[in-house]
Amino acid sequence: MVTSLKLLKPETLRAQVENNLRQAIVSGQLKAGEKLVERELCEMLGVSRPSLREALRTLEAEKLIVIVPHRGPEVAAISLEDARDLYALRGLLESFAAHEFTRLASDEQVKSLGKTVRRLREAGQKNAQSAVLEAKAEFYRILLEGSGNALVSEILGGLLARVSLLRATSLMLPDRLPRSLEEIDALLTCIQNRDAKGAQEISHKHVLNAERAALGVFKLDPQPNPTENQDEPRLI
Amino acid sequence: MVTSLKLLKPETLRAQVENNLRQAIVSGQLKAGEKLVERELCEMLGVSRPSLREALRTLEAEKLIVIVPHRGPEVAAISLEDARDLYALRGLLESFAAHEFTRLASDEQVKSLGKTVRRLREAGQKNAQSAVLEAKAEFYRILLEGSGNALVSEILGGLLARVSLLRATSLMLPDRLPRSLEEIDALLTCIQNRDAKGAQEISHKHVLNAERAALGVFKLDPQPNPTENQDEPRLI
DNA sequence: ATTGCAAGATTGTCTGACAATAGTATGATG
DNA sequence: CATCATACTATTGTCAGACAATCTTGCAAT
Repeated sequence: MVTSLKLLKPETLRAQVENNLRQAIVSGQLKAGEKLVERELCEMLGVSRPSLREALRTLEAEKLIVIVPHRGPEVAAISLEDARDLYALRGLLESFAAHEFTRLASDEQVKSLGKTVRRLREAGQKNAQSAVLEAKAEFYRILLEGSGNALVSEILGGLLARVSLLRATSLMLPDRLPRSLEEIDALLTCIQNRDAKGAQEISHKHVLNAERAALGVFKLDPQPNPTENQDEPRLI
Repeated sequence: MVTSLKLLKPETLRAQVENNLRQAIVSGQLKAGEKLVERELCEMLGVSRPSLREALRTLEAEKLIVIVPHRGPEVAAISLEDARDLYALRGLLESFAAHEFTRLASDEQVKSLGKTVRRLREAGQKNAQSAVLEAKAEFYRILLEGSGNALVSEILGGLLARVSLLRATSLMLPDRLPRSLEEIDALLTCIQNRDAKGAQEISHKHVLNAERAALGVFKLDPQPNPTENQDEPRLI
């Protein structure tokens, strides 16, 4: 039996570090705001400082971490304004992608999307968290792939990674899941009918609803907002 | 006379390298497709390899350079599809920014924009290349600042940097400049009338026209496209 | 002309070191 | 006791040098 991981993934070491850290961040293993110390990370990952630092620079450019000179890196935290901007842009791009997918995707791709939606629905009804996330990732993969604009995929992918930073403050989908599934169903119907405008609209609304659900948590959250002074009493 | 560059910009050394290279790329000093050799860059910039490599990783993440493992970095080149994707996204974002600016900008910001447009027009009539570029940069700065979405600014800024990679193949604006100025004038009028929808539309058309002007050059360009085999005769 | 191989060049990575800066603890003072 | 200044420590920023892995190139042989 030939099972050589290295041969299957001839990635450079630095890239592996990058992927490990990115995964750790978007999965919430490294929490937003957490301080990262180079030497600790080196030990954990078993690499030298130069390799680690290169990986950190990449993640910094992706806005997943913030590096303040002479103070070191920490996992990026998202302020309320950031989150609003993020969802506004996501709504714009995601609805564009939906529009273009409806217009351009092959029948096979549409069918494939339908299959994934079914999987998503089943996982949702069973409340299988990880299965839901997996299916949702697949859903996006197909949608973006079929939208015919690699650049939008790239940017939107980065945005979704950043959105996952919010999960640190909001566990998301408590009871929003059923409604989310309904919306995705409606979106799929539009796509199958090749109604691009409709798909765009639904997709946009979908993001707006997700935003409301995610940003609701902010009001209860004692996270200090540096740009807003704390003079006024909080509404807790 | 006190002229200490270092004190005025207490940037970290790596950041300076980053800025230098970025500037060299977007200004066309380093041409698209050009191969970059680490040791040469180190000598030119007077820094060590680790610092340089960190800077390169950042630029790679910004898609201004491409680094193939074991083959080294080179200035990114833009394919026809890339350019189309780029302009599609730029149209989407720029028109969004125009819409939001019209909706949200203060009267002062609108006035400031008007002043910059006037400067732009004068520079254009005198055919003062660098003055045009400068005024255009200022125009975008004001527009993005006033659109109230820092994230869109960030992304669109990155896109504009990438668009400048096209100037390697197209010198842009030979006779397009007058029409471009007309469009910007029309945009300004919409903004002053607080007609958000109109501003969005004009802005979108503006980008589409810019795309046509820029992509026209592609058809004459003998740049080989790796993803498209060259079997079929070219339309020269 | 094509293939195969060897030499050279370049990148990927590590180690170790040192200066500069930020954070922290200590002590002095009112 | 609280506050401020100082010294110390930890961490980052940067460098030099080294070596293995890999790519490219030129040459030789078929």
